[in-house]
Amino acid sequence: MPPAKRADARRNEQALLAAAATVFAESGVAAPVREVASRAGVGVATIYRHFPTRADLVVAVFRHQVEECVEAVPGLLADGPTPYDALVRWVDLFVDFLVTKHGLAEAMQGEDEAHATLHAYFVEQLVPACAALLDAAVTAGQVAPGVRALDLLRGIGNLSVGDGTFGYDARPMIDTLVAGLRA
Amino acid sequence: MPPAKRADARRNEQALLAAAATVFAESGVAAPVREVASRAGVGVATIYRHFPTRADLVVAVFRHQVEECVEAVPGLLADGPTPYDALVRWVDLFVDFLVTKHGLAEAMQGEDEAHATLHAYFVEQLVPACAALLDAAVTAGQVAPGVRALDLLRGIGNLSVGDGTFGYDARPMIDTLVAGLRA
DNA sequence: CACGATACGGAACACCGTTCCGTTTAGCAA
DNA sequence: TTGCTAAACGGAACGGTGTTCCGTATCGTG
Repeated sequence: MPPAKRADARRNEQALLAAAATVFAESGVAAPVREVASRAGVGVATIYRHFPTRADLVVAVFRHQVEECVEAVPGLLADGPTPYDALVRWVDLFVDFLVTKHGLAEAMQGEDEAHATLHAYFVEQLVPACAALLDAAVTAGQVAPGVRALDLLRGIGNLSVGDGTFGYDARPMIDTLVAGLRA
Repeated sequence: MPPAKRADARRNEQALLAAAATVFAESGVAAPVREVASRAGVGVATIYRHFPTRADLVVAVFRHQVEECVEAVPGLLADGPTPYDALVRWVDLFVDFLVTKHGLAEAMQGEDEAHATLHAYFVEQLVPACAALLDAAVTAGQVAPGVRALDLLRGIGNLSVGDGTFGYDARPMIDTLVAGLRA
């Protein structure tokens, strides 16, 4: 096992996470790296030392909320009158998360290598969660089979992009998409 | 009325349109400005002289195809067995257009000022076309009222983003969205 | 053919993510 | 306490964008 990190390194990592959370909330997830660095009172290199790529920083900032989404699934399936209701409520949860983090949906669907880590993390965590809900609804005969959780998740993410800009309202379209799943 | 443009200016404008069409097809709509300029054999400033912003260039390159989408509407409404069928086929047309122009959907939904012109042009041209189909389907009782053409159009554009990347397939989700419109 | 307005090309600027390198500092051992 | 070394740091530097500026070349006309 590698030696423990130095105290100042641990301190800076925490400062960076806090600063990134603030800056992301104020200026969006696409905020310049330099802004996060100066907010945390460190140099830019320190960011890259702790988070090899910008995606790793984003993942670290939002990890807790993603995990909440994943962990909400069993409860929803147990509480919801039907699996489809559980799916609908889970989608609401996910969309709330996406649209309140300005620019997160955009970052998730970036195609370049830099965003691949971010995309991979979201897929890894959320696809199984979404698949569980989808499978339950299909088994219950409420949703037509053949829809892949990956496509649904990505579709919801895509529909959330640009919510509120140019008069676009993502929610009705997401509701329509989910309605279209019905058997 | 302003004096006519010089011959070399007209020539360069055509060369730029041709070069941009080629480069956009090869490297996507987000290709560097310098690449278009060098392909056309002109300096970068010449691009900005003819097309004040990148969006103007993109609009100029795709204007014909957008117009084709708009002009297809009456024929589809006349031919289709039902208004809903016409809507489905029009969406197919639109999606074909979007996914074959790599990066166009991404560019359409950009939030910054630079893309505003591009977004405005698409909305201006396509919202009325989409609304005509939507209204006809609603009147025929095939589609539930209350869906705005703007939201539907933007939703389809968003769902088209990243088609084919990371295993995402946009078509099933667009089909699902359109299915969700049904009354 | 000469001249002025028009248009041009490429350097220059501002901003981005990322990397490099000389300097500082934490933690430990004497 | 002091000295040493590896870990960590900050900011300059690099490569890449979009956009603007300015001295130069060209077109079209009198």
